[in-house]
Order: sequence, then structure tokens, then C-alpha cells
Amino acid sequence: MACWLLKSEPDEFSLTDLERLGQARWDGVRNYQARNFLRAMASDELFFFHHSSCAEPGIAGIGRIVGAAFADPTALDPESPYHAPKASAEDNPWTARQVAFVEAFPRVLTLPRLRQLPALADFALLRKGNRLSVMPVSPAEWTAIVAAARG
DNA sequence: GCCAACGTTGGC
DNA sequence: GCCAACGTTGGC
Repeated sequence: MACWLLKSEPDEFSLTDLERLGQARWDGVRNYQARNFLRAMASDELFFFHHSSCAEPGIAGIGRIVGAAFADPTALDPESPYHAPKASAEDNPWTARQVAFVEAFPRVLTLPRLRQLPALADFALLRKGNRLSVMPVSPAEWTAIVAAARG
């Protein structure tokens, strides 16, 4: 099983929102590398839910991928902030996933705390200038983060 | 195909 | 609000 990290601005959609809903559609990804990672996910794989562009950026908890990848309907919706004018029903390059709530950490694992973990020396999230909103997490990174979150 | 301009992301 | 990083766009 691969594991992942997905970023969201909590003002838009937070882990608390996902917990309340139980499941939600993860959509609006408009970067090809991030989209390719979305497509590479298998059903039931787990991901870290990362809060970005907020007062306390960091990993808030864990979610799970539900079912298969599908075309992102927000790309076709002129009313959506994620509307992609070049996309059509016949040719929609953008991908969405259904996701489920799994776990909220007792407190957000902030970027400064993540930087303290030796296992995360090469973690993509912590690299300067990183803007990718969907990225893979290695098993060693996953284990270290979960241990820090619960410890 | 190059590359400057521009827009977006996201931490601080 | 600032600014570094980086993806995208569009002229040539």
C-alpha cells in the first residue's frame, strides 16, 4: 500500500469538515503532477490531511481513498472556482477522488515539529518552494509522522 | 523551442 | 503583506 499527503486550505475544506461529513469529493486539483498522483492512488490507501495557508500549517490527521479515480466535475462547471474552460465532457483531463475521514490527530503536527524529525530530512512537503498539493509519502516517513502525532 | 512576463502557492 | 519558488502562457 502506498501512502500520500493531500493539502487543503482549512478555510475552504478542513479535516473537521471531512469528519463531520464522513466522506467528501477531493476535487479542484489543477496541476498535472498532482493529478498523476491522484490517479496513481488505489482504493483504501491512506493519506495525511495537511492544512495549508492558515494560522497553523501542518498535518491534521488521516483520511482514506474510497473507490476509483473519476473525472473532476468541477472542471466542467462554469460556476465553480475550479472551472477549467478548456475541459469538456468528452475530454476532461482533471481527476477527482472520493475520500473518507479516518483520524484526527490530538493536535496539528506543525511544520516546525515536522522539521525536527530526522526521518523527514528529504520529505517533499518540507522542501523549500514546494507547491505540490498531492504527493507520495514513503513508508518510513509515514511511520515517523504517525509516531510523532500520537507521541 | 526559447524565454520573459505573469499568476499562483504558501510559509512567514 | 511580502516574497521566493515555480508552473503556465504567449510572443517570437
